[in-house]
Amino acid sequence: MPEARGTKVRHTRQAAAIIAALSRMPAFSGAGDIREAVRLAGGRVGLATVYRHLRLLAEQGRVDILHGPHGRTLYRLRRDGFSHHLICRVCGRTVEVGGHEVWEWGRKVAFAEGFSLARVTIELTGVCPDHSGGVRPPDAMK
Amino acid sequence: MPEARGTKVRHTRQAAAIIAALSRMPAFSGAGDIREAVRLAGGRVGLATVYRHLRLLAEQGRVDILHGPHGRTLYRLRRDGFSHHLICRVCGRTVEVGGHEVWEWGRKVAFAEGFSLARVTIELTGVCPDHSGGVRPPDAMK
DNA sequence: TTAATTGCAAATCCTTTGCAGATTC
DNA sequence: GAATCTGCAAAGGATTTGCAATTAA
Repeated sequence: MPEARGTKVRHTRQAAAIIAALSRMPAFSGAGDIREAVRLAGGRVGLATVYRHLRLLAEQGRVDILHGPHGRTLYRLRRDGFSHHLICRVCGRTVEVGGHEVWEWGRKVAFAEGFSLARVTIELTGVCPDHSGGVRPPDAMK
Repeated sequence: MPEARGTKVRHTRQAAAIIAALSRMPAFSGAGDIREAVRLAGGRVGLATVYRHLRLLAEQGRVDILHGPHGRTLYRLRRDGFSHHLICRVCGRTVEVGGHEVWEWGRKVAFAEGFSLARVTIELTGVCPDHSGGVRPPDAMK
């Protein structure tokens, strides 16, 4: 298993397929979806293998992780720069937004508490234009 | 069960105990911890009941939810104002930080995409002063 | 009384692990 | 050939649900 590092890393068909699938998926996706993407591309991978590689990629900082509702963990290949996301609570549509200013803010705040800053995770939840006509959650305008 | 609204709401010992426990817990806590807090206070609640009330409170906007690692969902009574948290990745210590500036930033960004903004969730992950001498994660200084 | 709420246990879902067999170097 | 992967199935852990018993109003 691609777990403990400090050992040789082999180049396997599965690892390549998983990374290829990730590179074709612009949004954060769950392990099951990634496995499905590999299948659609004509490949085959066990779910356990998908998880093992995702964990490895995360440890290497090659993918970003997002904890979603219902205990789901979502993954996406890491991109350059800072980017956070704006999620529509009605349809789930996700839009990437920049975050330089927030990173600066975060660093200032962390330093004020004596912390070093490693990562900033932001989720902006709202309602997208396509659904703002529908039912609005109680705190939408708060 | 306190599920479907549109029916009478009863004032039960369990509901009161859960809210009382939450009010004594300053940090985000999991359902199990909340149940334990009720026990320590001399009460008794089934885990399912804790979950049912937490969901209800969340729907009413009376508690804030945070999705943690390992599929855990954490809850905390909603507080006034904006506040986000700074978490030490070594010891888990959490410090609340203000967020007015970020809220403004978020609203600006959301509006630019045509979204209404309902909530901003921010996690600043770093290493607290008590542990900055120890092993530093690879991306800590990034 | 009677409709809402509870608690238990069973059922789900996502993720991790154990292990024998398949693979890469 | 030998150490590293894979895949399957079983294990784990969190949350939800079915349902009979309990309780507030």
